[in-house]
Amino acid sequence: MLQVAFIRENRDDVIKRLAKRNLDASQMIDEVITLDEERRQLQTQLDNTLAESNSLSKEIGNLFKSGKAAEANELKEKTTLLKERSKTLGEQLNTTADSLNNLLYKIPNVPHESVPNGNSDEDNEEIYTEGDIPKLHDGALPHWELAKKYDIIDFELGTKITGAGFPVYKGKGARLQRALIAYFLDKNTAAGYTEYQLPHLVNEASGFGTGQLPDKEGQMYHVGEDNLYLIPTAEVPGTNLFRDELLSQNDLPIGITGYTPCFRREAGSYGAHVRGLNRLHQFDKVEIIRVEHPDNSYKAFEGMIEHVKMILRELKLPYRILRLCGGDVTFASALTYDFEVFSTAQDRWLEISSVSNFETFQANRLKLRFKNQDGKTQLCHTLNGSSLALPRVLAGILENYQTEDGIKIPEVLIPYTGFDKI
RNA sequence: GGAGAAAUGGCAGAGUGGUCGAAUGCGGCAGUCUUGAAAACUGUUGAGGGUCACACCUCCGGGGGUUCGAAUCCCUCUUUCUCCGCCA
Repeated sequence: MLQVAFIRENRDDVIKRLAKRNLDASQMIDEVITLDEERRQLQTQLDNTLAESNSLSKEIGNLFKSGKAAEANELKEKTTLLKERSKTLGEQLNTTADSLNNLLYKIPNVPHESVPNGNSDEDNEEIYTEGDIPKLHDGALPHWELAKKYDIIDFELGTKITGAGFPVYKGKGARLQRALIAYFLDKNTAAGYTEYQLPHLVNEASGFGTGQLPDKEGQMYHVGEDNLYLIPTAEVPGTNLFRDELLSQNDLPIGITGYTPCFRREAGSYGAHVRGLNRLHQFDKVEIIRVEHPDNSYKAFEGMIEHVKMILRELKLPYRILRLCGGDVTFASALTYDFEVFSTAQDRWLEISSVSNFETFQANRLKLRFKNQDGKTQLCHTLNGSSLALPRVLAGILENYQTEDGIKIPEVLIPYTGFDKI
C-alpha cells in the first residue's frame, strides 16, 4: 500500500505514473487526500478533548490529595461531558480511518519509470535473449506426451485422487523434480541466500501483509475451520517473516530462499495453453526474497536477474527476459522482469520466473522498517523472484532435451538425479 | 484435550491505581582516551499520529469494562511456557 504522505505530497505525479497501468486514479487519489484531511482534523479534535480531560484528571487528583473533596467532585462532573465527546470523536475517527485504509488497499503500486506503456502481455518489452533453440527430431512431442510415453508424470491419477491440476510425479519424474529443487536451493545458498523451510499455510494477517488479501481472496485455498490459507507462493510466508520488524541498518541486506509447494485456485483458462504442466493448482517453486535498503534495491534487483540468468545458462535452456508493461505488472510491484523459457515442442515461451521490486509497497503494509544512519525509522524495500518455478522448467527440459532414444538430463543435474537419461 | 503461570521498548527485564512512556542491563549512535582498534569512561537512544517547529495525543499481547484517572483492577480472546494426556 502506498504511503498517504507520499500521495499527499506527490498527487499529480502519482496519478501520472498510475496512468501507465491504464488506470485513472485521480478520483481515488483525491478521495484519499480528502479522507486523510478529515482524519487529521478529527484526530486533532480528539487529541484536544483528551488533553483537556487529562489535565482535569490531574487537577482532581491534586485536589483530593489536598483534601478539597468538594471542589474535586465539581470537576468530576465536567469530565462526563468530555468523555462523551471523545467517544463520539473516536468513533468518527475510526470510521474515517477505515474508509481511508480500504481505499488505499485498492490503489496499486506506482510503476518504476522504466516500465513501458501497454495494455497486456503482448506489450511487454523483450530486453534479453540467450541460448539456442534446439532442432528437434521428427515426431518430437510436447511434454505431456513425453510424460505419458516415459511414464514419469500421471495427470489422470492426480485427477482421480484430487482433481485436475494436481499431477502425480513418478519414478524418474519424481526424482528429477527433487533434483531440480535441490539444485536450485544449492545455487541460491551459494549466492548468499539463507535457506528456510516455511509453513505452507498462513493466517489472515500474513495474507494482508503481502497483499493477497483483501482483493485476491478467491485465488487462495482457504481452510475455513482454522481460517488459514494455503500459500500461493513462498513469498507470503517468506516476506511475512519480517512483518512488524524494526531492523537496524546493519541487518540489511537480507536474502532468503525456500522451497515450497504453491497452491492456486484459479489456474487458468482452457485449451492447449493449460495442458500438461503449463498451469496447475499445485506446483513446486523455489523462491528468493530480499529485504533491502532503499538506495540499494535496484542494484539488488539486477543481481537477482543475473542470478536467474546464470542458472538458466547452466541448464542450457533457451530463454528470454521481458520487462512487464504497465498493464501487466502486478498490483504490488513497481518493476517486474519475467523469464520465459522456450518450449520447443509447443513452439511457445513459458514463464518460469518473475522477479519484482516492490519498493516500500509491501513494507508499508508489513510495517517492515529499519533505522537509518541518522537514527530515523524508514521503510525497507522488498523484492522477490522465482529461482525457479519447477513445472515449466521441467516442461522445457523434457521438450528441449528429447531425442529419439530418450530424454537427456542437463549435465548440471546429473549429480542430483543419479541418471543421465530418461 | 486437562491444570497452572505468563505476555512490558531493538533485546533482556523491573514496575500492582495519579509523581510511569516506563528503572536497570545489553545493544545502537556520538564523544573522550588510542597511531588505529579493543577495553574503560561520558553523553545519547522506544514507536506512531500531529506541528514549519513546539505543544499536544495514542501505544505496556488484541478487544471490551470499572474509575475523575489504568502497564497496574475486572471480563474476554490470542499466544507462549511448565506439568499431565495423546501422538509422527
